[in-house]
Amino acid sequence: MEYDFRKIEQAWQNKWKENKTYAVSNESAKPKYYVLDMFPYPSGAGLHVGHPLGYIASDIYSRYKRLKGFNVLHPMGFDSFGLPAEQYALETGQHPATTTEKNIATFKAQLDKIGFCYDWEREVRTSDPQYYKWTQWIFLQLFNSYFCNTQKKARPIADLIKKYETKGNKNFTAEQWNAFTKKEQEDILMNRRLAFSKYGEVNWCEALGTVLANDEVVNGLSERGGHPVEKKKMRQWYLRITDYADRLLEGLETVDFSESMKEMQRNWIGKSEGAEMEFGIVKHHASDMSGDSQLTTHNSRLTVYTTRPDTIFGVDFMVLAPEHELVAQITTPERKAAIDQYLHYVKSRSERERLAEAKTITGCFTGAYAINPFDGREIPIWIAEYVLAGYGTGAIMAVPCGDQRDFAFAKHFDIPITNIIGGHFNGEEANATKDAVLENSGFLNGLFMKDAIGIAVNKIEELGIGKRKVNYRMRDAGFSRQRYWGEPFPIIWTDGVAIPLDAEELPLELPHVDTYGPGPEGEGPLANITEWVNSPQGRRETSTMPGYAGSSWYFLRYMDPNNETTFCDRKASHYWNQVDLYIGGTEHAVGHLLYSRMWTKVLFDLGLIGFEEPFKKLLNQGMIQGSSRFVYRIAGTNQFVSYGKKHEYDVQTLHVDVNIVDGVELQIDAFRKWKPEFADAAFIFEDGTFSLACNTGAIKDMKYICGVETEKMSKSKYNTVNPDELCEKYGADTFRMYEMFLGPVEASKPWDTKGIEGVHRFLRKLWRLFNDDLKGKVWNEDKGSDAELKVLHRTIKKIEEDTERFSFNTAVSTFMICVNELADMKCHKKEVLEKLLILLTPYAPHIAEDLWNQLGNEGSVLDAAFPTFNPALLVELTKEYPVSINGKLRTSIALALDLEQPAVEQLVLQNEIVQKWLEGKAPKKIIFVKNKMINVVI
RNA sequence: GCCCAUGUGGCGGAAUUGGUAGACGCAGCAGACUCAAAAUCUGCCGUUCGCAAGGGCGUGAAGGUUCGAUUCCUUUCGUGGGCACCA
Repeated sequence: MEYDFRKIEQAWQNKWKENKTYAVSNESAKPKYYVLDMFPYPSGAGLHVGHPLGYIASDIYSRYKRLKGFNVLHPMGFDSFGLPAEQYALETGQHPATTTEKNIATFKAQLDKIGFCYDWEREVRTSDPQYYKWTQWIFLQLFNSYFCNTQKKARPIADLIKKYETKGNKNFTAEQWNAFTKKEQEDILMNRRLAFSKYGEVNWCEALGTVLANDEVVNGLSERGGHPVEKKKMRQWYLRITDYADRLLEGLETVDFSESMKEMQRNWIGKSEGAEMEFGIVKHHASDMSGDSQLTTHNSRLTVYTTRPDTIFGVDFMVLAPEHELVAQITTPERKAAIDQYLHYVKSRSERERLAEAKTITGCFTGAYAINPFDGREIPIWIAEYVLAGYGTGAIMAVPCGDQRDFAFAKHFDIPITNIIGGHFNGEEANATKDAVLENSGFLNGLFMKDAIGIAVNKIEELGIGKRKVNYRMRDAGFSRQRYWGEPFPIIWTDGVAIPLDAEELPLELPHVDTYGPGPEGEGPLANITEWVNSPQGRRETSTMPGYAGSSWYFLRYMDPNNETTFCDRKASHYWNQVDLYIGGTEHAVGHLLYSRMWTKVLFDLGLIGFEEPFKKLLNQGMIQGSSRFVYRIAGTNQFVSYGKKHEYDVQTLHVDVNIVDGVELQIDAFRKWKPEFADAAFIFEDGTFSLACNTGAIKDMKYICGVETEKMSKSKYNTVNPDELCEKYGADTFRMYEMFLGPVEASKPWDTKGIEGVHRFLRKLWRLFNDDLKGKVWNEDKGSDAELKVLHRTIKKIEEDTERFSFNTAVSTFMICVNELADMKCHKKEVLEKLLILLTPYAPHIAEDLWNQLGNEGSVLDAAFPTFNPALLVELTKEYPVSINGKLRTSIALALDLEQPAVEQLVLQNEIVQKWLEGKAPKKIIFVKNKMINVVI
């Protein structure tokens, strides 16, 4: 009986479905374990071999945990709202719901072929009204909450209203509040809501007709499509994620994410601690006769933000952002023309140019001076575009000896530089050290900069000219998209006030539209449907929520997917709790992961769930790149020259389908069939021989070698490999194990189908331990020998360790070694093989189930218990040998003889170098280790 | 520029805590079986000296710590990723 993987896999996949083998219950006495994949966006292109990498890893781990006695939740769903479906609708007129439905069906069929253990009963789709009903509901929770700065948590906005009604706040009394109009009250509340609306500068992309989030903009271009992006003022919804900045940072300490992932999030949040301080401003007016200048003190004060208040005596100039409100007030008449010219120049420059020419130094002196409060020095105030209006106070104090940008600016405009760090400053470049001893620094002289920071801030606070201040780089998250295919906002605008829908009115379903094109004045397509927009209560919000809305909480819905009365029953979320293992790519490091962490914290604050970090452990799978193949066509001909000979000709390099290349050797016939234009292609082979167009035979020994390059996997580069085809050709089990065998899950690597044969051979070899191709069944019920049990238990130990540490590639190797050894020993014993099958189940579930049943077992191997490793079988003996050391007799040497490596023995010694064994067996080499351990080679 | 990874045969990679470097697989070479092919099996497979036994050198490079370093430290180079006027 041969290994007929097609039959086996089909049969078992059907059986799993019929028996609901993977159904998961919320009621179980077992401990729980929650394994989650980042759910996919169901694109029209289907899966390529890169997608399943993480899914296979999570599937292996889920099955492993189930064998280990856990009740495992391992669901799958679809992030089905999003731009591509809408772009496609725009082009073809097909409703996104239709194409999405179709794409999901394709994805599910592809996923099922690989044999994943998903409980499809728990599937979620973000575009399903029964799902987005709760996305809208959570949005309303955000809308109806504020961040309490004393308790550092979200609270119902009703609490805040009550406080205003009874106590007022620092800006108004309770009486004043109660006298405000509804609109005035709502405007004040809007400033506190966690989901709020305001006019803001947004990233407007003309080409896409929509607003993009910061992380969707790369270098001034849209991430998708690479269209130019500009600033535009619009009423937008935002999430007040900045209020959670500190807790998002603190939470990172409690989760098991990779260091680089945490670093990326910290970087994005960009917390910096420093001080805000005020400076007085003076203007000099050229006087008419004496030539002396006349001094005017200005009323306004200049507030700057700095992280280095210790460098206050090194401030040689101030820089305001060109947009800074003080610019107009402080500019002297003499400088007005120059400043206006500079402002005009800045305005003419797009975001892109500013970023592209970041190194170019520009700026303009305002004519005004700030006064250093400690030594009374007059400090010229400049404006320059390198200072950003949106960060800190939009104004900085420049310390050229300590900051490279300030240094470059000072050099460029010939501003004299004060050195406050003595020998640490070489006059050639700035030195941002904190270790220098301060000089020329008044009351800070002689102090280490590190110590001076605190002392300076204290002094500043004492004098009432500034205070400690923490700044964040992160901005509140834009939450509106001028798009159709997203969740509609459950909001109606009445007299400029946003009125939320009642929970009973949810879901607010997406209405049908005739066109997916943008609405008037930058609004989304929904604005075109007047009958929908104009409800009796007022005008509906026409923008929709961004892609990350639905994905910010989907892990909760899996726990209780069909609940119609709440987003997730408290009992279910209490049972399943945090996601124990979350697997996905690094591309969501700052977007999805930050948003879902925030939502979780809000839901926790409001008492709706019992934990505030969604993901306990995050495992980042690497990207699988494509390995492209190239052929070289001699320009103007239909002749192709092999890689080694291409330099002798003038050639065009063409991508060739990687699937018709064996390693690097082109399959000539397949190539001729690939595209009609190549049907009569002629070849010059690697050895220089030549093949005529018509000659397809007799080229056995002549090889056409292709060029190779690693690129992103994409259809247009003909380097995609379809998992369906591999499953068809080698089987899902081979495919799964090969993907794992390729290397560590976390590593990015190019796909290469070549090695898959090796894994396939291994599974066939395994099969032959049970069945002979001719004789049929060969397994027997004999007792396993010591040697065989030793092989088995070494494998148990290794597989358990490898799986626990997600080292799936070495686990596959372990299986290969085990099967090779058992085959060498001609071991066909049920006692040994049965255990091996249990170990193998997570990796190759189909063949394991089949052989398990062949051994006479009923039901699924998943319900078997993971075998226990018996250490006694590995360590054969522990004895004490007397040993002669430097001629003297020593005893008490414990010898742990590990039969895995009979040539090597590890010893634990008490003293110096061992020379000889007393019992005549002289070791070849003895390596002594500090009173501890040595290696002995016999 | 800053931050984080990472560098091992022809290739993917292993070496888990500082202890036989190159497991396992691919490719390659030689052989067995076969009329032949496929399948399967056996041996070789970092480099160098040697008939061999055996030795020298080898984990990007240079130093250091250690009895011992792919592993730890310093410097440096290459590759990949993230951030990029954030004061």
